[in-house]
Formats: sequence, structure tokens, C-alpha cells
Amino acid sequence: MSKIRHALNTRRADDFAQWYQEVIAAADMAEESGVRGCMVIKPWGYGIWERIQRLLDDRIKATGHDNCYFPIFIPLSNFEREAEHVEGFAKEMAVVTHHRLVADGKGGLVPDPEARLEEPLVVRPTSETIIGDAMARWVQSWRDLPLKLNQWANVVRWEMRTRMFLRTSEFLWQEGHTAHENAEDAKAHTLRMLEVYRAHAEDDLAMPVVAGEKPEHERFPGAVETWSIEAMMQDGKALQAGTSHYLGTNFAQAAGIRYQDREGGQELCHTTSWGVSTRLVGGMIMTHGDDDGLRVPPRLAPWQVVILPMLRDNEGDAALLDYCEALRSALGARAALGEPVRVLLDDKPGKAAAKRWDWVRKGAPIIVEVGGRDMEGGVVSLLRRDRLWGENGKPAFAAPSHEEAGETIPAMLEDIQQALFDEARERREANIRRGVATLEDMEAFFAGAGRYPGWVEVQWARPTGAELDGVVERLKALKLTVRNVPMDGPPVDGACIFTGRPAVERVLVGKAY
RNA sequence: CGGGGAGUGGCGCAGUCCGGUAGCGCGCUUGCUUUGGGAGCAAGAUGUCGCAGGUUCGAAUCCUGUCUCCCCGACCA
Repeated sequence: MSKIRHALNTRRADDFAQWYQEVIAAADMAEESGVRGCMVIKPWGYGIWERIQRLLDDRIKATGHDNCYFPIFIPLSNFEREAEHVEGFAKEMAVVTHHRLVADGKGGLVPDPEARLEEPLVVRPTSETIIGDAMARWVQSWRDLPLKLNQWANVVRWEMRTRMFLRTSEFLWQEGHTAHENAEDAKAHTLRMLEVYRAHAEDDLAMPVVAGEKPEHERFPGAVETWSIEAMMQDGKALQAGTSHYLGTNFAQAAGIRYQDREGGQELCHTTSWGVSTRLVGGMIMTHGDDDGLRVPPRLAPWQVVILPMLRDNEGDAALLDYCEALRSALGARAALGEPVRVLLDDKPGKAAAKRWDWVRKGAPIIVEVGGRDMEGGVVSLLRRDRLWGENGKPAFAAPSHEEAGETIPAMLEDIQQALFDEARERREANIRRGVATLEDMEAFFAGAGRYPGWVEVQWARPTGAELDGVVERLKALKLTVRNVPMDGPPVDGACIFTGRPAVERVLVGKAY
């Protein structure tokens, strides 16, 4: 194993945090911007985000939502209406107070005191309040319901500690907002969108997740119920990859979202909101990346197949390029995973063998190298990114015929998509410890499980109030949090690990991002 | 936001203690050689040493402030 010369300097097992940053740089996904907590997303990273957008947008549209766009600035007073919401976000809000700059006489610029805004604007950390405002105008009758909106936008939360893609001050996301006639409909919709997220994470990102309800103390500010999908990263930590909230009538009350029902009475709407962000990209990196860089699941890959001709700067190049172009167009006419295959013929200057490693680090699912000898033999040299190394410690090239490559690559892409998911799911299952019955066993598990301990599943009596605070404190001492209450679990049978009372549900506990 | 570490060509670093005007590796450019695998040789180019003040004849180096990044913690839909 040690004879393998990996494409990255840092191994996951040695320093996961440093490895993560190195992948982002080596795969050319993003870089620092010079502005605290904000990043520049480069073409390969943004291309992956665009794939996420497209696939998820289709799913959101398919569930009856329309896209719209609301302002980035929210009047402060508008934001103040829902008490818990204010409480939750006030500490991390960017505020606009002026609309003009003037020279300070020392060669610089300062906000013009004359141009102070009458009412400050906050930069949206999320848009419940301003969309609630619109909903109050747009909803009149029960016939207007349900109202199902979505927007793709950037939001800002002034985070104390940031990490590329995982927690940045500005991030890109999608936020859905719906209004319904009653609690039953709204709750059903909350779960429906959670399921959309589960399917997106698992089928598009090949990232297995556990869908479940967040415990009381982890709820979104102003929510009645918060649900999440949780994914396990390769260091055993949990990543909250998406959330879906049932907001009750809290925001409807605050914004006055009312409708006239069938009997002519005025009723408050029940609303939901749900979102996923560029954090998904970070989750994908930490789910599929390896010691040679990123491995992008085929559904997300901007380029699924990269063809690298071994050009020689001589008269033979033209024929070689024709040979490669024939493969490119043959593949481009085929479909994989329900879409045309995305193939790049990378004929930029440079040796194919050197460019190969660039594409390995970027994680292109299939790399095809083609030299003169391949062409003479009617074959190509094919590398699967998910199975990079052969027994001999060298890249494991296959040599299908030109025609065969055109025929088999679409199925291979589907196989890679599935293989990445299976690998991630098996790793997760191997790292969830079930049936931990006592607090001592749980503590022993985390004490003895090594650097990447994973999660435990325990049963509890859903403590509330001060009792819950006590549980949270006890877990905090071990740097643990309750991730969620998985849905569809087997029935409980036993005592609460924290209180000794009869348990009512199972919860997942682990370290988290 | 608290503690710690760090900012020197595109990247990784040395030089900072003991001030004298910048160096190494990779990469990049050009040329030659090589040509089935992350090439070799040679010659080059690229730095207001994060930024702003200060001390000094002279500052990457000393002092003050500030910005950004990393790690730990607190915080965190």
C-alpha cells in the first residue's frame, strides 16, 4: 500500500480536517476570498452545485412548487415579528445602515452620516418573514391553498467559525415556503419535502442519510417541528444535510397569513419551510473523497467522462483527435442515469499522463486516455475513478475496444453511482452502534472507538425542559449531540438511557459538524 | 468571541531570535532531448515579504494597530 503514490499529500486517516481543505484546493473547487467566512466557488465546484440545483429543482417542481425571488434585504421591523425567530438569528445578522459613502479626507471612504437609513435593513439569514409578508397578501381564500413557493438564493449568517462549504457566512441555498389550510396538511407536506431531500441525497449525491425529527432543543427558531436528514462523514461525524420545518401558525400569526374557509370564517394558515445549501457539496466531499482527491458521483459530475488524447505535436495528432472525437460523439449520443452522457474531450496542451492526475483530483468518474497504440489496436485505456488502483499499486487501466467503450460506459456510470452509494452506506452501517443500553456503555463506546467513532443509537423517554437540558449537558461533556429521531425504526422496548423511565423512541447520538 | 498557530512569487516553505534591502522546492515560460504513462537537461520570468502606522541611516526582521486563514473552545437554522 505504501508504494502507492497518492495524488494528495494528506491522508484522511492522518488529518481529516487538513485533508478536507486539500481536496477543495486540489480539485479546484473553491478558494478563499479575503472576506471573512466567504469563499469564491470556482468552475468545478460551482458546476457540481449547478448539478445539485438542477436535479433538486426538478424534484421541487415535480411536487408542485413554483420558483420566485424575494429581496436580499429585509426591513428590520419586518424581521422582528416572530419572537423566537428573532432570538435565534439576532446574534448572527449583517445589517445595512447607510446608502452612500463619502470621502473621509484621508483618501478613504466612510458611510455618509447624512445617508443613514431611516430603518436599517438586515441581510436575509432566511426568508420566512418577508415571504410570510407576501403570503399574507397572496392568500385570501381556501382556494388559494396550498401555496407552494421556492426560491434559490444566497443568505448571510455571521458565523463565528467557518469552513468552506460546510459553514460559510454567505452561502447558496434553496428555501421552500408553503402555506396550508390546517396542521395535518402542513405536517404532511413537511414530511413530503423531507422525503424529497432524502431521495435527492441518496439518489443524486449517493450520500446515505437518516431522516428523522430533531429533538426539541435543536428546532429551528419559531418552528413547531424540525426534521432533518443526517449523513455520516468519513470521520464518523454527522452532517445535517437538510431540514424541513412545520411552523404551525407562528409565522402566519406574525405576518397575518389568513384565509377565508368554506364556512366564511377567517383562519390562520399553517406554514412550512425547508432548505438545503451548498453544505451538500461539503457533504459530498466528505462522503466520497479519498486519498487521491474528490470522487464525484456521476449524477453530479459536470463531466462524467473525460477523454485525454496523448498528443505528440506531430502529424499523427489529427487522426488521434478524430478517433477521440468519434468516441466523444458516440457517448454524447447515449444516455446514462436518464440524461445524455456528459463527455469532455480535453485536448488542451500538456501531457495526458499529467492531466490525468488533475482529473483524478477533480474526481471525474471515468477517465479515458487514448494514445497512438490504442488507436492502432482499436482500443482505449479506461480508468474508473472509484476503483483507481490495481493490485500492483498502479492505476488500474482497462482496455475496452473503441466500440465497446461507447457501448459500456453509460452502464458503467450507473454502476459507479450505485457503487459509491453502497460503499458509503456500508461504512455508515458499520459505524452505527445499536443496542447501547446504558450511559456507561455509551461513554465507553465513544472513549474506546478511536478517532472516528461514528454514532450510537439509544432509546430515550424524550425528556423535556430542565431534564432535557441535563441530558444535553451530559452529552456536551463528550462533545456529543442528539442528531435526530430516525423515522421508520423498530418499536422501542426498554428503558430510557438517560432517565430510566420507559423509552418512547430511538435517537442517534454522535459528534457533529 | 476567548486561547493557540500562521500570513514571504501560482502552491509548499526557509530567512525573523542576533535589522543591512529576498532564497529553496514544485509549478510557470522558452529551447533542446524524450515519447505508453504524474519526463530529463538548460536558460528564464514572477515578490510594494497580508495591510497601515511607528522606531531607525536602513525593517520581511523591532514596536503598535488592523485584516485574513488554520486548530481548540464557546456559539450555531
